[in-house]
Amino acid sequence: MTNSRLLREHGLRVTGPRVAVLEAVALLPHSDTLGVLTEVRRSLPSVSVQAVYDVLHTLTDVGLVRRIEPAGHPARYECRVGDNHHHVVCRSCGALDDVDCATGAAPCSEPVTAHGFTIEQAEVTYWGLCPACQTAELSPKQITSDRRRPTP
Amino acid sequence: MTNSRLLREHGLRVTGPRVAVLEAVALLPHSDTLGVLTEVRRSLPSVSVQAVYDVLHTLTDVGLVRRIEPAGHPARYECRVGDNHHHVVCRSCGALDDVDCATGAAPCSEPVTAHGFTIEQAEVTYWGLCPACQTAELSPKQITSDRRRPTP
DNA sequence: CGCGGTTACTTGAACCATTCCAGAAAAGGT
DNA sequence: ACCTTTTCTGGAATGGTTCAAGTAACCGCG
Repeated sequence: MTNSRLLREHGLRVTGPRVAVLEAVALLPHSDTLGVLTEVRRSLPSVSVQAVYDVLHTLTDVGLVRRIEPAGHPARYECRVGDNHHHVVCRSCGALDDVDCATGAAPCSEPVTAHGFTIEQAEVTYWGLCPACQTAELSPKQITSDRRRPTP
Repeated sequence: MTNSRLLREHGLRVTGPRVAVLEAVALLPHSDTLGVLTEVRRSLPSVSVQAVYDVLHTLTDVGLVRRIEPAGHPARYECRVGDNHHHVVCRSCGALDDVDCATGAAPCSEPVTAHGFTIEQAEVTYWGLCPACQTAELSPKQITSDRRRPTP
């Protein structure tokens, strides 16, 4: 298994939960902790919630997975690391997808100093509407998973 | 008071807590809800926590204040709205400051579509170290408010 | 091939920012 | 000044995440 090698190369012990979490994040990109937990339990039914939290934290620390924390939503994880890509978040349903930097290779992550801060990385989050919620906004009759009040 | 006019112009009733919250956010930019609450109670000691949450929510909805939600930190508020500026967050202490877009006027908010999403706005967050934490990292002896374990 | 030390996982509980709820108070148009 | 609507208060609950203590597992070493 190549995931075992990945773990070892990053100085981590190879354990069942870690391998399973890596597989789950690869299989379901942009899923949250509960989603990872559910997927992990298909192969390891006895893993605890905290194990998944801990593993995801560890994998994030060593750079094997990347944590995405959109405002107002629980944290999500992806295994596409190393490249400088960003994310679109649907402001209605929270759906998330990858976006390559619009203005070229990596202008957004250009190191700039401001107010004495040393800047290590730039994170760009686009907010908008996913295809499904666009059609839902056009026909506001059927309100499915909308948390705003209907127009009177 | 010009804040009363601001509220009315945005279709909101003028109330003590609302005016006080507006003043507090103007006085202490980038402060979190508890900070706003503390400042508000200097003039209105009886305001409830929920009133401040509700007022900040309302003011954010009408665009009088802007909510900033850095990953891993409670929400913060500022009254600098309408211009397209971004933020630096210290990854060590969470200090926050304004940053004008590095690559020009508004290239980061250029409308782009990706995966069928309609993009309404772009949010750029720079992560780095504030001046205080830079010196703290250089002399790791004195660990003050660091949540990471000290090197063994 | 098995021992030992270190590291990870389990269980259970606590945390904190935020939200929900119902009732009391206040704002402002008529 | 009244009355309706909106907002504020007080108390409780929520949900994602983290803390703490004990048990189990990994893996280098002999």
